[in-house]
Amino acid sequence: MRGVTASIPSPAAEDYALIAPLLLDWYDRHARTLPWRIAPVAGGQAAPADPYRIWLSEVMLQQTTVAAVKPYFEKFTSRWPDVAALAAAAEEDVMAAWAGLGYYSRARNLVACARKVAERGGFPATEAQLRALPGLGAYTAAAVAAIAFGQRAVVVDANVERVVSRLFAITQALPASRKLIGQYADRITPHTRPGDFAQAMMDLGSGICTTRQPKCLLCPVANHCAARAWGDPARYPVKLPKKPKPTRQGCAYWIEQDAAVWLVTRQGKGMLGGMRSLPDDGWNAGSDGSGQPPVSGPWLDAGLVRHTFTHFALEMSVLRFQGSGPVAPDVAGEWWPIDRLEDAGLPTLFAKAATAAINAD
DNA sequence: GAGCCGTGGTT
DNA sequence: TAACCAAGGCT
Repeated sequence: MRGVTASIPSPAAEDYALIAPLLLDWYDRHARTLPWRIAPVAGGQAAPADPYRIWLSEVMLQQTTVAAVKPYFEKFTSRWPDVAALAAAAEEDVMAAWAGLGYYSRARNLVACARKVAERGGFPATEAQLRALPGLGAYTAAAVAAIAFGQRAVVVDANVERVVSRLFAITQALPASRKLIGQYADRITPHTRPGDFAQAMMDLGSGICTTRQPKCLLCPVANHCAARAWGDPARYPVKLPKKPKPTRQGCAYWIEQDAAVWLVTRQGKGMLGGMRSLPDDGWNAGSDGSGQPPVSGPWLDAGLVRHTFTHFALEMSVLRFQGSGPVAPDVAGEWWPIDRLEDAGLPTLFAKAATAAINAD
């Protein structure tokens, strides 16, 4: 195995050490104010980072924008102020509170992680121990170790991938370039203020070194950027073309009785697992047509809901039960009062479907 | 490595 | 507006 040094070309070694001080100085002047960042205390002494809040924010921020996370972070920290409170929560309450944020395995893992952490009396302080907790992969373990515990860890998210790809003009395409990006990120990560450095890189990627039209004139490390020196920094990081998404069709069923609607809870770890939803047909119509309605009709077509998931698009017809007399759906579920439907924690797809059903004639 | 897993904002 | 993409993890 060839050494790391031999696989990394040009920029002079002394240049690596210049990046962090410039970035930290910029961060001291331009850091975003975010709910999970430490507010300076009046006495001039910074409050210690709360690992619970750092962990919670990092999990919420996985593949999710800051703007989307903020209200959820406020809701969660108000309702469950510390890890012990979250560990004691009913899982279905946490799932419902997570509704709308997406990637629901995060919420399942959040509860599992909170319970393990509460059991051992607090968060572990090393990257390796954090990495062993459910829902903490390479990125989140490194981020929590650096930000909450001041450990030197190499924090690489999509922002860092973009910044590093440009700083060193990496021509290899993602995701194969991740190994090389990690090596460069390691070289520029300082031993002092590693948490601030990680957040500085992410703030830079979010606000300056953006995917399209990067603001190089405002960048504190523009003079060290190989992509800028060569022109056209926006061509980095190089990415492989994406596969097209198929479109699936399906139905959801709105069954209403006595001002309540029949909701099911989706089982397993798959799509929307653990979340309440309307009964549906499995969205395989057009391929095997296997889904059967939970009640025999008649049904009113309440409209078509279009929703795009990560790897497919869905066109889902909403069918509203039109029969009279007592109804007994043949799928497990619960009658949910329609005037409290917001509390059910429906994922966005089914929230759309509910709106369509309620508004239908 | 590659597929699966949500959603809303931006361009 | 359609496409792209975001503080990724798990299998």
